Amino acid sequence: MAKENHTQYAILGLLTTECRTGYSIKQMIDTSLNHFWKISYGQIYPTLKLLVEQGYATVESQVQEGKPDKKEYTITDEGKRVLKEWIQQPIQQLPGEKNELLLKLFFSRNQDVQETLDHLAAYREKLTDRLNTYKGIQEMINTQLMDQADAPFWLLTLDYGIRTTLAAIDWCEETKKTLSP
Amino acid sequence: MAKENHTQYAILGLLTTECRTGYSIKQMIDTSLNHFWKISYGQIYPTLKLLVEQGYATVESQVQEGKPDKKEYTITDEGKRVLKEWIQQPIQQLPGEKNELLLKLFFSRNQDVQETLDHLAAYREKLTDRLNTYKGIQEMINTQLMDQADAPFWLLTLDYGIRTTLAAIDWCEETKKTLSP
DNA sequence: TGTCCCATGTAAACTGTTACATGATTAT
DNA sequence: ATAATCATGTAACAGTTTACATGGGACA
Repeated sequence: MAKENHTQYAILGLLTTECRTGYSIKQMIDTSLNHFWKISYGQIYPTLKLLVEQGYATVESQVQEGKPDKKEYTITDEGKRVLKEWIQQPIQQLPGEKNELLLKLFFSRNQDVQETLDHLAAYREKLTDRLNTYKGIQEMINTQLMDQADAPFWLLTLDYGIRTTLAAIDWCEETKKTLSP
Repeated sequence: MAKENHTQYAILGLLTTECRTGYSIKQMIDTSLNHFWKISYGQIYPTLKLLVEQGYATVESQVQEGKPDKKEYTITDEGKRVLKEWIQQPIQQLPGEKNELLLKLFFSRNQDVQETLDHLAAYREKLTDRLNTYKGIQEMINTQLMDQADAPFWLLTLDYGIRTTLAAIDWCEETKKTLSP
């Protein structure tokens, strides 16, 4: 497995949690990993297949009554080894975020101030929504999932999201003041 | 031009600044847009070609003595119109950053605490470097480029970078305390 | 009746990077 | 010498999203 393809490791990592099917992996990504890693079904299913081919996971088909068939994946010892190896690799680079608002703001000389302020207000609102989502997940982990061995680490990644989102909201307010006539 | 392809608009937008060649656009991106938008030559040159084909820019080849030929691009009125139209479009979604550190941290139950702390320290250092770069650019704009009409907006985007980076550095310190034995 | 949840998967399209190719000038 | 800066461009590859295809059960 290529050292650089983090998405494969992300899926392998999720197999160490309680996720065992493509569907539940997707759900976990959409809730808990959403603010720092997104993966679509188009990647998940082929990657699971690949992990099995490489011997990093095994599959078992479960025929369910009244529900569609389910494929349960289990990480192998070899899979655990390569996952750990990858986690230990130093981080190559800081995230290169693509931010549409900043891109537009960069060119906002070509636009009326009011329109820029509108963008800013809408962005602020989205950030607030996101913040509330994070706080909701935080609450949920604290009250329902603290027995999960991974929970403390999940809370740390959430805290990152909360802190940087708060900083972005502050920036929105300051920028509004700066631009207001 | 497709409404969604922001990279094309980024290049079109840069033609409204003093950038007129593929090379100088790349330089601008690597310095001033670096923290929220990255574009490689592999995109820049074909995109410039496309912009001309679509009538959003014009080219003029400049034969330079003692230097390689240069192609100077100029945005057209039609180009200005579509750029403005794009800037006014509401922002669809918040940035979906991919963060390798958070991904690894999420799975760090599978690793010794000391190794996680090492990752954290390295990350903190990278963030500090980035912060210093931002402050350097801020200083440079303030002292040398305040006559540029775009400068106030550039400073706002930089401020975003500085604030969120500071928040991330704070998080590193708090997380270190939390994880330390 | 319709929509959401469960559940899996593929193909085409799109986006973006990397490596390569060329070549002159200027500074160390 | 040799490295850096100026300057343009393409081809192959890698990564990712989107739309499509299928189909049962639960719930309103």
